[in-house]
Amino acid sequence: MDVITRTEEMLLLVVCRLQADAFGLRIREEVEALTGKRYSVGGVYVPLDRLVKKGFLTTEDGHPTEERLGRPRRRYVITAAGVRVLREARSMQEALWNLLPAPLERKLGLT
Amino acid sequence: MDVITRTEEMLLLVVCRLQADAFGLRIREEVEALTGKRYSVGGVYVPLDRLVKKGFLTTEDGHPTEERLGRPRRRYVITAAGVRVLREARSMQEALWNLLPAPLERKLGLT
DNA sequence: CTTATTTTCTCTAGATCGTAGAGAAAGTCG
DNA sequence: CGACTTTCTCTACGATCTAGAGAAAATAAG
Repeated sequence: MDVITRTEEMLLLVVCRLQADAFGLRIREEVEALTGKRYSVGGVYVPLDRLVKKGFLTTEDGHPTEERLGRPRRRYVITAAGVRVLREARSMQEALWNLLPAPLERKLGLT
Repeated sequence: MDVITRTEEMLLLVVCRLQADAFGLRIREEVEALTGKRYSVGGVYVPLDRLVKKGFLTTEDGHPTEERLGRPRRRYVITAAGVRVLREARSMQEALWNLLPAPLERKLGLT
């Protein structure tokens, strides 16, 4: 049972959401919008490529037929293992928060 | 907006739950039960003490009147800042998963 | 064809966080 | 006091995150 980090979970989910648009710099925009935090270029590619190495993402080179300026894009696509680990992360998260009995949760002003 | 890591979130929640029993080795038991993973002694104390340094936890020395063998226990207690950051972590988590439109979520077999 | 321009990605060094366990510390018991 | 028990301190190493300079790969211009 190998739970991923928060960053990894976020990147996997953003890749799922963006689908055909899931390439590095677009992913960065999404992540910045989501967190309200600035991310450097490496701040996205380094963890993304780690996810590839771990088998949770794969890549496809963009078609040069796109009639677009600049270097071709590299799309990230989630794998079956990636989906599996996302499910695990989510159920882990739920188990975590279910630790707290409801009265305590209210007392702390969580919920 | 300074989001904590998964380990930090887990430790804060376990401390909340254990209340008067929230000392190092007991926390370790709880974390092992929760994750099904083995944790070394340092594997709990290092992140716990980091949380203290960040102001999300404080400590209280255990009473020696406890009539118990061995070195006194050090209790961890969550601070107001700790509760705040837990709330942030949770709402961040929800925002993350709300990225996925429901049809896509079903298609991937998440939920 | 060669050079400029645009867009995206690669690389790697430093900071932060997680993992691991040996041994010190602080009590009680004999 | 010395042995025993329980809990904590310390620190080194590996993994992950952060940051940005510059390379790469395409099209556009001369």
